[in-house]
Amino acid sequence: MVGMRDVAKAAGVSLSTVSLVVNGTGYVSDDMRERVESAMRQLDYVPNELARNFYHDRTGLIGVIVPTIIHPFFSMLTAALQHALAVRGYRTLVCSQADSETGEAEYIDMLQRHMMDGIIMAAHTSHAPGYWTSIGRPIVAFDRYLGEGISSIGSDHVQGGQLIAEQLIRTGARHVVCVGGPRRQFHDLPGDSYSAGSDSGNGYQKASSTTFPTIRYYLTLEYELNKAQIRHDYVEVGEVYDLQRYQRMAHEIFEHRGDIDAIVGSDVSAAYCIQEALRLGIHVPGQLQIIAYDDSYLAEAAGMRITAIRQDFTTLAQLTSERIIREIRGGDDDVTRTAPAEAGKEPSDGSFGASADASRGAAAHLAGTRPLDTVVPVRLRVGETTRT
Amino acid sequence: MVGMRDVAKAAGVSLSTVSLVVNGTGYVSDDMRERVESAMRQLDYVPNELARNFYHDRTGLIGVIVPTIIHPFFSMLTAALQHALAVRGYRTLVCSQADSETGEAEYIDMLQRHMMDGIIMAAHTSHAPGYWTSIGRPIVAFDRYLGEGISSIGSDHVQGGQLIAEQLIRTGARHVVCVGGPRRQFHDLPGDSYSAGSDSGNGYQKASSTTFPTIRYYLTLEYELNKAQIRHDYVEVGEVYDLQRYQRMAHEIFEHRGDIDAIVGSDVSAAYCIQEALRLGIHVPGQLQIIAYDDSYLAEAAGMRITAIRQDFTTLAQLTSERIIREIRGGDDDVTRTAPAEAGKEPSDGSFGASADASRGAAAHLAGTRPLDTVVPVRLRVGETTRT
DNA sequence: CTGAAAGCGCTTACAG
DNA sequence: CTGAAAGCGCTTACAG
Repeated sequence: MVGMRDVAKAAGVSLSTVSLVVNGTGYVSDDMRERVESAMRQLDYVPNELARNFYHDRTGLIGVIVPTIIHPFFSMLTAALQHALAVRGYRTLVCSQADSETGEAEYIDMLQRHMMDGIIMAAHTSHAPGYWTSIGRPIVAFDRYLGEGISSIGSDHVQGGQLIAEQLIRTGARHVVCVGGPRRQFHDLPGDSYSAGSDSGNGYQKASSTTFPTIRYYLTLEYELNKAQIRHDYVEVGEVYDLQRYQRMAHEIFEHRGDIDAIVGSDVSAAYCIQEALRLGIHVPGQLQIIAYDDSYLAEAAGMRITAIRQDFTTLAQLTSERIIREIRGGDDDVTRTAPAEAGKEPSDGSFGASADASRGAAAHLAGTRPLDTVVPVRLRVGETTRT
Repeated sequence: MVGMRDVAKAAGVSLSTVSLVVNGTGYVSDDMRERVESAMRQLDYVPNELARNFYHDRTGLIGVIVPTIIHPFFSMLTAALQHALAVRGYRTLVCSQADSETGEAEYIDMLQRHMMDGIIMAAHTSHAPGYWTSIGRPIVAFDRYLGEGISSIGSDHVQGGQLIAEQLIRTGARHVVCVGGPRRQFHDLPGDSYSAGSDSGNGYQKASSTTFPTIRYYLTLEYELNKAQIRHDYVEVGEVYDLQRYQRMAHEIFEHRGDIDAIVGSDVSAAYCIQEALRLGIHVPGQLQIIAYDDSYLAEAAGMRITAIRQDFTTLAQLTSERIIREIRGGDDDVTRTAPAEAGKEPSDGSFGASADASRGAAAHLAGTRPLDTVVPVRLRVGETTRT
């Protein structure tokens, strides 16, 4: 391998001169530069980034932890993040939870070992918030709460819930099924406790604090449906890894709940529900409306173009990238981190492209759920699966 | 940052002893080990992988170049590769062509600069094969031919074409439309020329050699359909980046070719065609059969469960990973590379899970197309979009 | 503006 | 079995 030393020798200059030329830092006389450059060309010299990174104690790598890259929501998120990070000079390491035996711990370990500069955490975690806070290296949470001092960014789920509720109420829905993750995921984790909330009135124990902000969309939707006296059920599907379970879920919904006239769920759920409805000859949207929550490309490619809450991947990725890079640049201390929000009190700062989530957060039905630091507006994209 | 030096000092031993303990290499007395380990614990020492990698001149990173990670085929491929690489101790760098201004050159540059140990190339390239051969660092081609000395792995497209042909012929198809990439992509690139092939008999200029082995599936399918005297057309869609174009394509197919009774294309194409057929009230599979080529999860989640050629992602990823790692371990010279296949002559070696692609390659309709070094069998998974 | 020297944190022959 | 020393390829104060 040809190194700087060889170039220096060939050009008859010192190591530092070569370095200056390569990096374009400081002044080098044209003559010197010319000599060095021609030597580089002659020797086919390529700087070894590994050495440079070693010196600077950086890798230029940011890990993105997702449950699995196969799920369309996460594949779009990862793509958007990858793009936003690339624009800012960082490369993306795919960290699929499905491929780590020890769960996210493995990736945190890599972070500690300086195999990457920071981590964007977009997967579910079984660790208590205290764990994340104690890591002391750059971490940003995507759409979840990871503990004090760790920034969190995501869509405005309260707005999402409201948009869906409006659509359903306006079109006269009578019995809505919400499909989502295990409800208990939304709840308290050990080591994280704030003032306890009361019963949600739906038979679900509402947690005092949650690591999973998505719950705010269900809670909002349910709150609005209750107000409008529209019946609603919640159906759990398993983890996102197992796409086949969605299919079974769709089958069971129609088997056991013949009288429903609206389904709300992730775009994967929605796609399978459409397939099943078509199979059963149920008319969509005449007899049944379907609304997808994520709006990945799957919402477009399913049996019909699905009406969907469009999460703004571009903005989300942009804000998340900027945030993690700020943490990396800022060093390891908490200087750049957002001040931890106090329990029950909504932070009034964290608002980039922030919508009114924060102000609305005070509503009673959201009591005890934790708003994200930074929240990005969503919008309803109308497809073929809802009535006007 | 606490380093080995600190640990050594705290434990009252030398640097090398600490290194031995950390790496578990060589003999260290229990007493010493104990002292070092307790010091490590006390100081919360975490080895700096960056330094270690620097010394060993490796990154542990393998770049996977795909057009875009959003396309279900590539998201499944990437996930499978990521898994297979992780199992073997390597991490995956997403290299999305869509996010590189300079195309793959940017990633090759990173490879040269030792920012990754190797590259798996699964995207289309505009470079002549000579370019790839000259790079002199570990590269493996997925489903394309990149020039002499560069291993290529992919599915057995000849078998794929035959399976589809059999299905269509058996069920009495009369007019088949194949949807695929720009046909001219399949053809010769500058700097790569072998004995010229003749006209395919379909009005398409058949190239003497191709960088895009997928053509073998179209050629085989068309050959078989010709033999059975079944009419067939080829419809081009644009690049895979633009998923919206698939929708337009589907629309146009039905608009202009009312009498078709079978469509063959990637699962994205197939999904959109189903959507359009449902919209138009065309009965699938009664009036129209649809067969997808990739069989990503989209084939399951589309309007109907699509009959599809299942590419064996697990095996493909396994073989590709093993191959690239072998190149990396073997060093930079050609020792570990497969011998370049001579023009017109089929290699008889490269067969891991290889099917009969190679032997079939001699068939006249494939003349001039280039078989992959290693080929993995496919199978037809029957869904709801074909007749029995 | 250019060069000699020290150092990034670790590993590895090489003496003891 | 343990320690002192050199070195991986580059960068960066620091003298000239």
